[in-house]
Amino acid sequence: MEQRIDRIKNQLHSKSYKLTPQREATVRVLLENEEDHLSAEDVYLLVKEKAPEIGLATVYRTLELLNELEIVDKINFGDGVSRYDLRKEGAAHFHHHLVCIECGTVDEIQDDLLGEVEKVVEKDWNFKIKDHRLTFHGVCHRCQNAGEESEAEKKPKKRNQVKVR
Amino acid sequence: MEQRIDRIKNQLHSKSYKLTPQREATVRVLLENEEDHLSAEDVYLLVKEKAPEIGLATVYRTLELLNELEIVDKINFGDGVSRYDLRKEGAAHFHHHLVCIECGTVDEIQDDLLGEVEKVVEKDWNFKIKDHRLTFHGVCHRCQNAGEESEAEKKPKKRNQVKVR
DNA sequence: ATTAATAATGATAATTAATACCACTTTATA
DNA sequence: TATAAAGTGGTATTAATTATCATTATTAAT
Ligand SMILES: [Zn+2]
Ligand SMILES: [Zn+2]
Ligand SMILES: [Zn+2]
Ligand SMILES: [Zn+2]
Repeated sequence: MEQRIDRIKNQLHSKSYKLTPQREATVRVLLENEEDHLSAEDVYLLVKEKAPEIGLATVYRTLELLNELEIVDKINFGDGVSRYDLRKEGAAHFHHHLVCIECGTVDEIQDDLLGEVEKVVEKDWNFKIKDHRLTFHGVCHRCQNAGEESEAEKKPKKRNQVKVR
Repeated sequence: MEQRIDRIKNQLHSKSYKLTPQREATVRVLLENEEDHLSAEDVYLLVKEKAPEIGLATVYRTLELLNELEIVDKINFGDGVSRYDLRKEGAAHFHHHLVCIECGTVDEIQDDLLGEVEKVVEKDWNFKIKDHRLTFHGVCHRCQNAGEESEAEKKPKKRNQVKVR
């Protein structure tokens, strides 16, 4: 945690930005809720618990800054608000999302599923890919198993529960 | 065009909705701009040219209705507005998008690039996929070739220019 | 055909996420 | 210290979307 903050501080410094107390508090909230997909408002409320004097505008500015520095990714799941997702350190690509249309849960897929697809896009469309967004909407394993809790083989191989809102 | 409208009319009727003049005018605008990615405001302005009495609320309601009936897909490219994309008739999946970070153009990929990926997601994550969104952000073929217009091999195999905004 | 119930519309108010603005404070530089 | 630059907080503003409501059009019943 502290090392992670130090590295983020260095990333800011390398671009001549400072890790002010407000920015550090915001980063800490993001780190402490790494599995979530928080809106700016969500972040604001959480940061206020520790740094009550912080302003909403500062939170927006900080999130925008972290996005520019590629420390967070901004993503929109179609519910009208932008959400901020800490980019995993060392991840070569932005992870993917599974949004459950029944319970609203968002699970993450860290695996690189798009390697082959990206080759095709770069070659056939002559498009130089810088980033991507891949989201599946459907029914999560929990909602499929509503009622029949047992059956071990229906459990997913990997999971990582996350809530939208 | 007329046949397409008839089929949409039938889709509405099958769910007990009527194809009112306002709804028809809205659908016509979508059909006439099938390659574009119009916002509700964009649609409103275009519909007004033919049906000046239409209200913005009606356009929003119609787009929402068409979305429910899966005649249009709502998509957000991260610029703060929802855009409405006519679903291609007979298409098994929602098409994909290439958003150019230099010129803002949005190209479409109609090919099914996610067949294998979806198999993996359904199996390994036990997630029942109903829909997907795949968008690549990067530099389009036009912006890459800025200056060196010739070189035929740099042209993409398929293209389908579309403008955001 | 007349009437009653229902559906749809248009104008506008309300909501809400995000940004703009500006006076004030903190930090860096000369 | 003086001066400039960067950052902040409160609030006003913007802009997309939704809610409200009186009016109009359509359908069903009598
Ligand atoms: Zn995520
Ligand atoms: Zn679920
Ligand atoms: Zn499209
Ligand atoms: Zn371009």
